[in-house]
Amino acid sequence: MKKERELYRDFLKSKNLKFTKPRLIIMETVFENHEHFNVDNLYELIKKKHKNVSRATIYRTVPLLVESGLIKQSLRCESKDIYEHTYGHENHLHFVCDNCGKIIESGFSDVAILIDLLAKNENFEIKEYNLGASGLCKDCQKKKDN
Amino acid sequence: MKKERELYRDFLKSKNLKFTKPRLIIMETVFENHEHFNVDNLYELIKKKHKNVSRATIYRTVPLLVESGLIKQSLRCESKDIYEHTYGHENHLHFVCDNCGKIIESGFSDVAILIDLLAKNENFEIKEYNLGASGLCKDCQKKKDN
DNA sequence: TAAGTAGTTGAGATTCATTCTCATTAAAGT
DNA sequence: ACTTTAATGAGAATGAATCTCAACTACTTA
Ligand SMILES: [Mn+2]
Ligand SMILES: [Mn+2]
Ligand SMILES: [Zn+2]
Ligand SMILES: [Zn+2]
Repeated sequence: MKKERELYRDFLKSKNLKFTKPRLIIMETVFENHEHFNVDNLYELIKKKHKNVSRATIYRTVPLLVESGLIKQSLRCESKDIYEHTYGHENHLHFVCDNCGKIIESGFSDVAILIDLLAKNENFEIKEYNLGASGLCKDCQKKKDN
Repeated sequence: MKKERELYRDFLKSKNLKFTKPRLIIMETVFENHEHFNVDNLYELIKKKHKNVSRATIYRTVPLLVESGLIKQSLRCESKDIYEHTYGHENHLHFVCDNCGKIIESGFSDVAILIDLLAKNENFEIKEYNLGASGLCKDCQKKKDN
């Protein structure tokens, strides 16, 4: 969290943006949490800490965290954008269960190598991977068998 | 288009849904078009043919086309869901340019094999792949170099 | 550390894709 | 044709995300 804070501060400075209290609260809350999250989750987590930040400010700050490279928008569930940490986290892909909504993470393994190759063929410069699949998790497969 | 129509009709029948004129117009328009599309595109294409179908009906019908396996929701651009044909089309992945919005398609190659392996490790049963990356297309890389 | 400057905040209004409601219409079977 | 049941169009409603603006605060400079 120390390092994230430095990066964030430097990022803000480089953009002539101010390191304000709400921005700090949001950033801290984001990194205290270790799950995928959406703006609403974040709002609730902040309230639970008896801090107060408006939804508007969260909506304004999350894109800054994304631009700084600390988090990324990784999924979309129930019509809401879902974010997750990127700083200090390996790339991974998501298996999302259509039935129960569970999100299973799995390492990239060699997938990235292949994708890089395909991208090179198209002269495309990849900034961010977006890999996953939907289907049925282990538990929900059983349920369907009944 | 003949085959799509059969499948669609059978699908509807299997669900005790009616094969109505609006549903036919929508399906035909979807398969006359060969680009990624959203509900608004579709609405305009239908109007251009001097047919008339309400947006509400399009919003109701697109999920039927998805459920029938003829199309899938494959991307989200400018806050809108983007669809594409699946019937008669190979799986492929999308490289989306952050700068100009261009969408480049590329064959799966062996990516699916690797992903299947990862899924098997998690006992996850894949119904649909969702693979891609964002970054800069060839042209936009040049622009940035200036 | 006071004053100046420029970016930031909260509250609520606004936008816009998508979904819903409901009275009317149309498909399919008999 | 008659009956049943689902579908349609129009417009209202929903809800995530964005915007507006007056009040506020972080940083700079003297
Ligand atoms: Mn994740
Ligand atoms: Mn495609
Ligand atoms: Zn599940
Ligand atoms: Zn481009």
